[in-house]
Amino acid sequence: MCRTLTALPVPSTYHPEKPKMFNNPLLKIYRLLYSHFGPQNWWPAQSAFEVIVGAVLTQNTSWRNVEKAIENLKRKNLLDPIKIHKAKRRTLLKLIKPVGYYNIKTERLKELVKFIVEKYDGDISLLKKKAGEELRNELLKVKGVGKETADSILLYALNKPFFVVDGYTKRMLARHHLLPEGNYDTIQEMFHKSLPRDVKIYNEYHALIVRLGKTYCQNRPKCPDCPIFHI
DNA sequence: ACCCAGGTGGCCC
DNA sequence: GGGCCACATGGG
Repeated sequence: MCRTLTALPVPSTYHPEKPKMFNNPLLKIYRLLYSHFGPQNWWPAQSAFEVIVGAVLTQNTSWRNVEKAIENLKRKNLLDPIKIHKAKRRTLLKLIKPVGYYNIKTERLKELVKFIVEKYDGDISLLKKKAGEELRNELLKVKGVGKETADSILLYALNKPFFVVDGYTKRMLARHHLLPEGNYDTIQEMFHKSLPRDVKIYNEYHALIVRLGKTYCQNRPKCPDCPIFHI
């Protein structure tokens, strides 16, 4: 396990010899996970807008169920900001039913596409041009878009370097005594300070943490066969 | 029959 | 600011 520590997508602009990069457990964990699992190829979607829709639908919901809902929307040719904006709520509700919470998620989807259509003319490429911090604040004002959903959209739909913190992340950190006091922002900051500000790395790292959480340690605080047991 | 899933907002203190 | 709660389908 974890021998190929050099064959990693760490850009040349990154200087691990900097003093603050010594004793960097988050970087170490990333290398172990990447060595163990390899690239995860996230986010599974054919367009940026599909990522955005998926980010809302997957809230506290298994990805398997989200796939069904996305497939239903595609089948009705509705995977488009303008079309969802115009669509009737009961039409959307019926199609996204497999994800659960379909009443609130219909509302959340409507709110988000309303934001995209009214502020950005329904044009995702305009979203990509916006500065990350500014856009993050705008997204957080949309009802139903919390920090994790906002960061998922920024990172996986718009390729902006914002680390996504989720339940798996907190659990992993807690089990290795790395969970800081404080909220989402504190944890995200820790990742931002420990890693190069790089979309590719944030993309892989979050996906790897989810993979780890799904694969190992579901019911045990610690398991010796976990790829990051020794850190 | 439980428990969990790629969270969030509302309410209360 | 944190602690609870509802929201709901599908799979183990």
